Amino acid sequence: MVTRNGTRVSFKAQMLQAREEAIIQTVNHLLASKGFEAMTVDEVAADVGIAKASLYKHFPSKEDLAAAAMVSVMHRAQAFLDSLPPEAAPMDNLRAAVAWTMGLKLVGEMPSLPSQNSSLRAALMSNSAYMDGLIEVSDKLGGWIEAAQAQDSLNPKLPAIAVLYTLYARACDPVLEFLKMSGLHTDEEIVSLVMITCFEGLSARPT
Amino acid sequence: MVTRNGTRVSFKAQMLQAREEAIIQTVNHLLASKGFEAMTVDEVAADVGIAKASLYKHFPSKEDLAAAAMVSVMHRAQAFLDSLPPEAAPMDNLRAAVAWTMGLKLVGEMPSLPSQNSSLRAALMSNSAYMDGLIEVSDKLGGWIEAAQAQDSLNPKLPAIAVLYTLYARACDPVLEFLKMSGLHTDEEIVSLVMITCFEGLSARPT
DNA sequence: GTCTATAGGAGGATAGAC
DNA sequence: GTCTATCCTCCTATAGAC
Repeated sequence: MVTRNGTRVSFKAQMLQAREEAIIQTVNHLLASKGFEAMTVDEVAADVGIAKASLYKHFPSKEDLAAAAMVSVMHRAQAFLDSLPPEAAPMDNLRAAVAWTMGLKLVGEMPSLPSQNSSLRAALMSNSAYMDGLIEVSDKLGGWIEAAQAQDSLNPKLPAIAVLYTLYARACDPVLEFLKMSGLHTDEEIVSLVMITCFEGLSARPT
Repeated sequence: MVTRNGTRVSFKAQMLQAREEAIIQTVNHLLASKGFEAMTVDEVAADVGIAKASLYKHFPSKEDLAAAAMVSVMHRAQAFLDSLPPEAAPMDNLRAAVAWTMGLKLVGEMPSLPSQNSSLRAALMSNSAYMDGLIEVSDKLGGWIEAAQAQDSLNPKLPAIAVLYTLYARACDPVLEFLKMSGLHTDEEIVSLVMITCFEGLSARPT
């Protein structure tokens, strides 16, 4: 709807977008802390500070709510990967990607998507914004993986797809939470430990 | 209740135990395939072939049902670890433990316990059979970890607790499922790939 | 101990006023 | 677009007969 006062419309649109971003951030934290199934829409509404019915004016279902949060994180991931210097060593970029994921987990902003079959998975698979992001991220990581294997900094015997899955799996690695719960290490130490076990493995390496 | 016919009581007790084991096995598979939240008691009853109310005569709640399955798996794990030769190299025992876990996952018998807070976690924490098993397994693995580090076959710079958590995390590693879904590898190859990434890491090692 | 039938409650989604 | 109040489905758990 166009009115004579364009500013007013723009302002309203901004308010709307700001509210939706607040909703997405709340959903993001809830998804990270308790997961999709345990998160209730009542809870989201309470945390955002609006009525449940108002939520449903913005997002048609709980799945769409969660999908919006997942897309938001996916876009942040894409932005981070795009910010990495193109001339950097592919192995360094892969390490940076894992470290970024760990950082997101430590601040409670990495939504844990259910690896088991769930209504959320179906919603994500038919969400083109999410799938496009996922494919772009996978292509970028896949390129670095093959480049790193070509220059023998990444184990060339591993299928690239297995490496990719292993990297993705860091996003739902429970080791981080366990180590944080133990309270024995700083966040930096935890990231370092997970990075070492991921890239160097558990076995001792000849010095 | 003691009757004159001891055989009859024993037979009834055996039937009871057999039924409970059937229930536990069903719960085990359901926990592995869909997780605690998604599993419904109706479903369990239907798969076992008895009425839901009968289930509740055996187990007082859904949490107890799942806990019984978890205890069962824990006992199988203890039995496997006990079967390993005491004179074997500690590193070999650790590898065997991880391989055993992978095998259980591949046949769909590794229940996925929610890493997030859930009513099941509380039930398990106050289940002494489960906790005792967990502590005994952790002690055994912990001993092997320290021994392997002492003889420099396991990276001595890693805290033992971080290694232990990393091993436990293999039980809910989604890489296995992803690789299996891709259909590109046999079960043996998948186990091999996960073992390599776990113990050798992603980085290339000098030959 | 097994069944059928149902209570009880949580949670996703909607109606309708403003 | 926001609210209050409500619907409706699903699921855990139990009552009560046999």
